[in-house]
Amino acid sequence: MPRVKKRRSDCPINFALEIFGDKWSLLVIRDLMFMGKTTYGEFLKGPEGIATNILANRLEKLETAELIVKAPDPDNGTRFVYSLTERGKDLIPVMLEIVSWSGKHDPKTPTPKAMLKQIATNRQAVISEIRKKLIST
Amino acid sequence: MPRVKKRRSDCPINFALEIFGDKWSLLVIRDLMFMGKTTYGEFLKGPEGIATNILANRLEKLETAELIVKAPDPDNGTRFVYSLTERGKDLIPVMLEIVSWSGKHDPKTPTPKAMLKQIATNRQAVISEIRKKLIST
DNA sequence: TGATAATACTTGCATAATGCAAGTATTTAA
DNA sequence: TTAAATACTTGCATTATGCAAGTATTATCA
Repeated sequence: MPRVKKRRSDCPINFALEIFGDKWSLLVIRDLMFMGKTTYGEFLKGPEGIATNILANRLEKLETAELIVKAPDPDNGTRFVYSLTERGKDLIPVMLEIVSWSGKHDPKTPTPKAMLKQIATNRQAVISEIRKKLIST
Repeated sequence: MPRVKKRRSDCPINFALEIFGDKWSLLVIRDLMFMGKTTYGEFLKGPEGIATNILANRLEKLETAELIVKAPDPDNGTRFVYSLTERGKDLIPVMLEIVSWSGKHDPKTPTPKAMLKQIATNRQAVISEIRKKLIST
């Protein structure tokens, strides 16, 4: 029996969708990328209220896709620390474009105008800045 | 009874996910944006094989979100023509970043290296070019 | 050393989303 | 007036998601 699901197509949009094309995966990426969250418990506390089984499932899928890695927390044996891989960090531009789009089209966006302007006019600097802040893995 | 689903949060990533955070919506956007497709039948023929009910549902959702508009085909009374709104076209940068990411991380990507380089080094020109080719709505 | 807490899950079951095959509605063309 | 073209809708099976409760492992504290 084939243990890996056959991909629907080789289209690059589809490739991405098969990895993070759902309502939750990018929220975990967001928490790692922008919110400084690194643990299961922290992801769980997010405002969207992800269910525990869904979170566990997404963490596993994202790890399988090598967007994140899991490691024991050296300071706390009951805990694991998740972090973005290089592949995961390479999603920074995608995430920023989404933030820009929502910033433009959601009247209730909490993103400050100044930040949106920064992203628009200083893309590379913003990307580098975010990358720099992420611990290396 | 509330007829609109309450949003999970005001986070810009979440805002976007609630609109196109599924396995199909961005494929319809892709078809409109890059493939020159405009009709139900054309979307249906895509390599991923979307089901007819799912396609109908997504077209409706995307129209409700004002990413696309539906209009009768002036040349063929049995047909409707879908097109991207300005809001939909504003997803070009998001889509291009996804194409770039997949181009870098999918060994089987069909995107030519030259195109990936164009997107990376000539972003604005590529975006303008794609926008120009899309019929106005 | 044994009990409690902290953390990260897993499980069972209900509801919702998706997938598949077939059917319907409207307009056009013969 | 029938048939074709196009865009759906419907019914039902399968899969994904949501919710509440339970388990497993390590740490802490009496």
